[in-house]
Amino acid sequence: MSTLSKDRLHGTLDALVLKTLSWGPRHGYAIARWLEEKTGDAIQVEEGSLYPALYRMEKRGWIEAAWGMSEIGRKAKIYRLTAGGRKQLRLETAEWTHFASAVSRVLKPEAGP
Amino acid sequence: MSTLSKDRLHGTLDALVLKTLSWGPRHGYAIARWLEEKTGDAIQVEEGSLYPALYRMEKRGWIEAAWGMSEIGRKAKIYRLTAGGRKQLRLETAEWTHFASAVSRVLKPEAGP
DNA sequence: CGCGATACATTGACTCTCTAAGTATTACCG
DNA sequence: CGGTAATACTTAGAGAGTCAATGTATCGCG
Repeated sequence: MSTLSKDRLHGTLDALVLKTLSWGPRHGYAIARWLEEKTGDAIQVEEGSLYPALYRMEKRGWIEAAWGMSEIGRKAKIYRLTAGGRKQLRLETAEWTHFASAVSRVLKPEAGP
Repeated sequence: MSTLSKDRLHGTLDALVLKTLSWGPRHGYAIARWLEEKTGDAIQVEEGSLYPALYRMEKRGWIEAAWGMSEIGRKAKIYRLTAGGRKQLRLETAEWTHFASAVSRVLKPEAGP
């Protein structure tokens, strides 16, 4: 109920996850931790966003899952990038860059009308 | 029904509109045109997103509206930024910058794990 | 040993903002 | 005239987040 400006992840999470997986397979929990650590919590990944995101990306064929073990020996679902996922990552990265630079251009302090 | 290139505006539109209005009052239609022109269509503002956005920002006190005339003499609803809107703009700009730089850091080509 | 904490996954209810697409009005132009 | 552009509004709908609860398994500790 507080529209805290949090929805920022919208439309970006997929690319972030794909990129994380591009360094090698990982389980969901680890993906979230890695993103948070890597960005000093600038990006917070709720589990309620992450897991649904993983499902839909799996359904779209961008990633594949298999049960396995986490580093510390617990049951975990390990995801890895597919070729399609790699392609999607390139696409979304390009789109993000394009879009973000447009937004920055508009928002930057000077930028007369 | 189609993962077209995207919901990317999500969570960003408000800041873009506020910034546009920071150059002086404008009517909705003009805000949309200006953003599109300024960004070479990298940012496309659907009217179905824009007008609701204007309403909610007015309700939140970030902008104020008054009926007036467009430059070419047509009836138009002219919006202008309030003090609260200016503050919100600063806030959202800061948040965007912070978030965008985190995303870029993750997405950039090298960026080892 | 028993229990709380941590790692990990799943799910549901809810909300918000966006897209798509259609309607309405008025002015100008050929 | 009639069409097109400028301007505003609306509704229907989906997608993707958030929050928060739930379920296990394992581990470490008092």
